[in-house]
Amino acid sequence: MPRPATNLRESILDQARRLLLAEGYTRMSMRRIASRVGCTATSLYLYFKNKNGLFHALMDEGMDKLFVGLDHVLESTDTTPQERLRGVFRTYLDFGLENPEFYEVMFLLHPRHTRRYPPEKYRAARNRLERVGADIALARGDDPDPAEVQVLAALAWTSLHGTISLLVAQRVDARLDQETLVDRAVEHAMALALPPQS
Amino acid sequence: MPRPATNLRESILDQARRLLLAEGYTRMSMRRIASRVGCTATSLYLYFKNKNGLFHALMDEGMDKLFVGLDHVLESTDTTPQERLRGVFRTYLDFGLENPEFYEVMFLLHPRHTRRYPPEKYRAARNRLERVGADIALARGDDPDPAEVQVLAALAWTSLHGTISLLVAQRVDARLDQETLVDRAVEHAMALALPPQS
DNA sequence: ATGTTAAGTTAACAAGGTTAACCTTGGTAC
DNA sequence: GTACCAAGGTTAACCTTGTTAACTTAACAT
Repeated sequence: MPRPATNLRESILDQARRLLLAEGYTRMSMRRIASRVGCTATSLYLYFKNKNGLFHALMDEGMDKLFVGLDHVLESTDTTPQERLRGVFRTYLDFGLENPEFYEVMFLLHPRHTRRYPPEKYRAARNRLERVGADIALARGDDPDPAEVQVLAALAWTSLHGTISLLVAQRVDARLDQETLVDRAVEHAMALALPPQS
Repeated sequence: MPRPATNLRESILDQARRLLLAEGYTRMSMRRIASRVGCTATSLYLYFKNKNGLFHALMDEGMDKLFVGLDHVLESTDTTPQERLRGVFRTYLDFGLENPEFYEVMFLLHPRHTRRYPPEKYRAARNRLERVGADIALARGDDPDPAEVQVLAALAWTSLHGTISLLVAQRVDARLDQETLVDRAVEHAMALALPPQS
């Protein structure tokens, strides 16, 4: 039945997102998406270059969602640098834990598995990291050697990323309270923003 | 040509390992392994239950290699807790960075992708983490509340894991010096073993 | 010679991504 | 009103996966 055009693209994205979140990248197959949408697999190729293209569209969504949350904190002016840092750290952790499948494909997967996400999109991420670095420098109050600031921001990131990663991959001892670990991870990252010890 | 039995199992493991390290899990296909070994794909099933079984055999190798390195440091007696901690942290980082594909499948991948690795194997890993916790407690010198020690060890792990993970996934800004980041990651983890501030 | 079994192979299936070729409707030009 | 044409699909097919069932062949024991 040609010519329905009931915004098929959106339906595809909807069902693809559901499958991705529920069952992961490999089980999000073109045929299964199509079946749920109510069309054939080849139709997906009318709207997306291939499975990777479709996936990148979903990744854009995830990035946007994350950035909106981060920017909301970073751009608040009636806050101290410490408050902003704590806020972005927690926002980042929450995003990863609440959208594990998105997080996984955005930051966890080797570029080998899903073809490389356009580097310019990662520039936007790097930009947020620089703003985190700026707040770290503010919080520490010492001279901001740019290279050192970059390292500190990266360290904060690796710390949060590691926490999300191990929790998402279910590698961490189940007896360990997840909330405690998350709280402490924030504090451990915050330690990077402490004024350098005498 | 039946009955060669030239230790086919070892040849399979060799070629599988090469493919895994060079091209990743999905591109390590049964047929490609077989082709390099010089047999048919179905022969692999004589030695391994399926692709996942073959993969788990490789994973055992990786685990052993990592544990040998960690134990070498953990069991040294002529060292301080601080020295041992710094040693295990660096050993762990080096292992991850030198065997990225192994590390990826061992700790990075969601159990969804490769069928679950036997939990008892992870018990061995947890055991090492407990010994790290013990050294952290020693280094801090304060009363060792077991739950707190577990959290501290987990935090150290997440921190190192995050560093490896982002470097392996090539997510970190290329302009940032990798060695510096690794060194600082060790120090950041070591901060967890500092005596609690007054 | 006769089994028996270990160690392979061939052929096939289902599921995956992807492409080429084909319909089928709706609107426009004359 | 008829001819065209392109948007929006579909069908059929190809190739690569993991995996299984059925068959073959070589070596050894009796």
